[in-house]
Amino acid sequence: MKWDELEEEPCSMARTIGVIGDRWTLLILRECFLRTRRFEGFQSALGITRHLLAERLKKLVRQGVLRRIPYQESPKRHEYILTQKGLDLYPIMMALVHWGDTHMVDERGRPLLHEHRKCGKTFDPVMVCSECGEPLLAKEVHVHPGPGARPAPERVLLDKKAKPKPRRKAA
Amino acid sequence: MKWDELEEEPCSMARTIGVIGDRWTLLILRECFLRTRRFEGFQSALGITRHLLAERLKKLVRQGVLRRIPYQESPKRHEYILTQKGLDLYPIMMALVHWGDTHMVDERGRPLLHEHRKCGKTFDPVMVCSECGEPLLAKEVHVHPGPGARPAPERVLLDKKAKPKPRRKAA
DNA sequence: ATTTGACAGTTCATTTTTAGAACTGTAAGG
DNA sequence: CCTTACAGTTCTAAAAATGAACTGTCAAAT
Repeated sequence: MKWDELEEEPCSMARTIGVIGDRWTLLILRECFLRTRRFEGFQSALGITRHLLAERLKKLVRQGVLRRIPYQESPKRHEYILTQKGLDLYPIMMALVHWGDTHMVDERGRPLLHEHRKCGKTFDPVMVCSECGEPLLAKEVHVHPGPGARPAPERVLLDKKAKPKPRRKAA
Repeated sequence: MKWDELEEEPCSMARTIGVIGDRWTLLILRECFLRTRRFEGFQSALGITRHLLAERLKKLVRQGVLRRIPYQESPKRHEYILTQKGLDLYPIMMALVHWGDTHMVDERGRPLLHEHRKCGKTFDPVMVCSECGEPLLAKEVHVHPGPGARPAPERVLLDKKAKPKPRRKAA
């Protein structure tokens, strides 16, 4: 499967993965949320090759996750700023951090703590139901096809079963 | 940067990305949450090459995200089941789906709807503060170093600024 | 007036990953 | 026996990432 096919899939998760589902893109986005805005900033913070960085930034701009805004004329220079679409990735970032905090820390403890300005406390992010406010558990959620589903409802991604797929040589 | 270096970073997000931060791993995990358990199931659902599938499953087992459990003797066959560590990835999955639902749907609407068994309603996942229950906004969260931080607190990942890094040839 | 350095990329050769397809092996079913 | 299901492994070709150097504009320092 190629990257762009992913974005065509009738599955919101596959489409999201098509946009941000690779390690460098995710790390670049982390930097964005840590207020990095410029090419050199990303490069030195991450150690990513400039080649890839340029490519990933271009893609994020194309996807509307970042906006490229001039911050000086001559030589023309730009900053990369999160759009609303980009800011909306925040729950994903927090979910990633929280899983790492829970399952990937060493004896020293968490590398970062998060403080919620509203209540002033160090917190963990919790995923709740928009309707009843209860924390979400996988077991308590049922999935069913929505208006954008494809005909066969049980298969949301590629259905390679449709292919003849001879598994031993026919000769 | 190599994959395994990522897991050593003093950053929970980097460590998480080291485990699940590639497109196929994420899609495999989606299948797990959709109750796929067997090699052929993953392969035909995703169209992933068997080679990569085998490798990714092995890695997920090694990381403790999946458990490989025999479901028949002779020939010995195994299923891949989410561990608690794996189940804890659920908020990440939901966050990915929700972003796609918000920003990547076409005119037809969402491919899937989620129903919360507890309240019986179709819902969206919302990230809230564990302390006050308010929805989290990036602007309202402040980050500061925790016990597992490295000396220089403002740089959480690789600090390539330390290198001499001559940018034009010295000759 | 020339050199140096910051910044934001681009180019290119090498290495690593991934894709695609076929092959192995066990066992059941017709 | 022959075919099929299942769970991999092996191999080659194609695609992507790495590493390092190169381009170009301009400001400040020498």
